[in-house]
Amino acid sequence: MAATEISVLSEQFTKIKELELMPEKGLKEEEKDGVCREKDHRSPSELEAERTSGAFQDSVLEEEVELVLAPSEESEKHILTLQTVHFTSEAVELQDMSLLSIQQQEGVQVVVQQPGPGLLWLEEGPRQSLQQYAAIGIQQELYSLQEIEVLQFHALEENVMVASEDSKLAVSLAETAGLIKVEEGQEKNQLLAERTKEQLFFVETMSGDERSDEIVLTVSNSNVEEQEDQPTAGQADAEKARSTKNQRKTKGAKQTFHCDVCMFTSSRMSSFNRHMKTHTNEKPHLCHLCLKTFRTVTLLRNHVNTHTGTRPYKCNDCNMAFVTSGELVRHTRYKHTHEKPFKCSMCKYASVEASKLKRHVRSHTGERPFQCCQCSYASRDTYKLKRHMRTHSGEKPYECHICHTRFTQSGTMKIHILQKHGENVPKYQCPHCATIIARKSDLRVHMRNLHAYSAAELKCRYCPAVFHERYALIQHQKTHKNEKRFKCKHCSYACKQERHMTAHIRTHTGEKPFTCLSCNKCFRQKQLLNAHFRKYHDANFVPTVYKCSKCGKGFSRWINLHRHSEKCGSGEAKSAASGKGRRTRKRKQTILKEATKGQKEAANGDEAAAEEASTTKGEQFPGEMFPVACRETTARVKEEVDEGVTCEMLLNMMDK
DNA sequence: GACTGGACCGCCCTCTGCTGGAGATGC
DNA sequence: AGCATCTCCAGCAGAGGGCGGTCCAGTC
Repeated sequence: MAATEISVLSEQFTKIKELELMPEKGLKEEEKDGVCREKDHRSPSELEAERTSGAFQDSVLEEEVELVLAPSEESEKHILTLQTVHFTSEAVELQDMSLLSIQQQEGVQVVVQQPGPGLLWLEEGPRQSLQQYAAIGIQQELYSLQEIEVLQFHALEENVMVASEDSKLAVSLAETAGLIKVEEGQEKNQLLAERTKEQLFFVETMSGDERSDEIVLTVSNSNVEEQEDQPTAGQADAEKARSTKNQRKTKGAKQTFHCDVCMFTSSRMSSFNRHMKTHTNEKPHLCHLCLKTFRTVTLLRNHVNTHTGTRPYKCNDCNMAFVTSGELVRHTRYKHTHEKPFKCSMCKYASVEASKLKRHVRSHTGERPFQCCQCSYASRDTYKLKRHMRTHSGEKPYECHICHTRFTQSGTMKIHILQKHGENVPKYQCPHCATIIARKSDLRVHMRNLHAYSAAELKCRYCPAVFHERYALIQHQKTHKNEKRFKCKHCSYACKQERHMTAHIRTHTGEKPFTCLSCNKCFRQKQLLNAHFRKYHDANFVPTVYKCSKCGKGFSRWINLHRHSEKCGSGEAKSAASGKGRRTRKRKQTILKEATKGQKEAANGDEAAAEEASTTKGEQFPGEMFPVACRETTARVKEEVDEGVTCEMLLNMMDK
């Protein structure tokens, strides 16, 4: 019989990387020792991406592997057909499973390194009994059943001498209830294979009906506490593994040692024995500084070096030094050679470390394995979950050393210090306008709000112009700001507001739509009617009187008192006129507006309105109380106001 | 047994970008 | 005065780089 040479499952990236560099090897290796092998030579990143993107899943689900075994010594022909079937995720929690292998111990050895057409090993072993085993060792990383959910295959043999009489192998990993079910018509029909701690499954073949061509594989749990014929995990497994039963000699001269706990094999006894120690808890080497124990002296020495700060591996290109050579190699790749062996098959990303590629691939697949226990958030790596948890705890570990404001993230604090306490604070100038914004992200918002193309037409409020950019619309509308858009058809009067024009038109039409209900007197504007009503018909109305401190004369309006005081020499209201206080200014503005309003009416020829307006605040003043100079001033005021001159400016004019 | 290097997990950091509240400003 | 809009700002998440440390298998 051919020598056993089963690919070790754990040699993942190393081997695959080599293959990746040698694509010419092809998928199908030449048969060795009478064994036909097919390997998938895709790189790990390709495998990862393919499985997670669904393409791999498709291939798994659609393809049926049919392998024709190379003739053995007896020139027998074996055909194995693999089929895949969906497992419901709740049925079998196999999210972490990545590597599937089946080892049928007695009859045919099958190692499926990946559920697909490319990775199948068949190997004939010594026939011992009808009871046959297959083990499905499922390891992490390559086979996420969260998405793929594969597991059914039928192994068909034709004329398999070693496996019994012309039998067919059928392995059915049924999807129901998280169990893997044996095919019908068997003496035993075990429902086993729940997920184990080691994620290891045994598939036990049972002899089928003698008349049947099928040999049925029962998949059972490797959690041997549930298996009478299997020792418990850990120490017991190791003891079993050490048994000579596991150190079988194949037909060739070469001896291969198989671990029954995992898929490890080695041609060297020393390696095998060392490996078996990994299945025990034996850690005889104690660190006297922290009492931590290690399996080997090398591990202990590296650990002690972390205590002592001893870093024997120094970088030739910089002054960094490391405890282990592996760290130095990684550092060199990161900092100096920039070699990135782990390439994403879905984008241009490449990384120095496999774990980084694995993390990156999640950004394609959307996988979020780290679930927050307090909300629905789930992250793609542990750090983000940890950072997220601060939103629940309220923790703010970062403090500004200047103002002691605390922040949840260091980056936020950094921006804060830069913007609040920095000297040469960077600003971001909008490329489309003069706006300068403190933060780049806010500039982006600005661009989006003001400069983004709008498919819908943005219409000007004042004219028919339309725009597709908000900023252009705003700029355009500003051109209308001081525009006297409303022009009188009967005279040269123009104004900015429609309501002003409406009132003005009445000076031409003579219309007076506001009638006093008490005396039937009519007015062109509502406010004139209101003033009239207050003055003549409201008993509670108390007019404000501005009295001259020198002569005692009263005025209904401050502005009139002001003018009077200039003649009288009392200086009344002068201080107020020149006052800078906010309330004083506001009062002056109010008064001035009233005066302006009344004088506007006068300028428009409405003497009645002017009279009303001029007397709203106090005792009645005859029209002649407005001196010519004042009339001229008010006429000028009217024009100035329409021209946008501020009340402050008008007050200054009045003061002069 | 020692050395070596790959694999893996974990931690921390930076950069980036989006979001929504607050206050300022304009209409 | 009220509303709409804009900028400032902190909060928060996505993505990725780099290193510390441990474990393990191949090799000498």
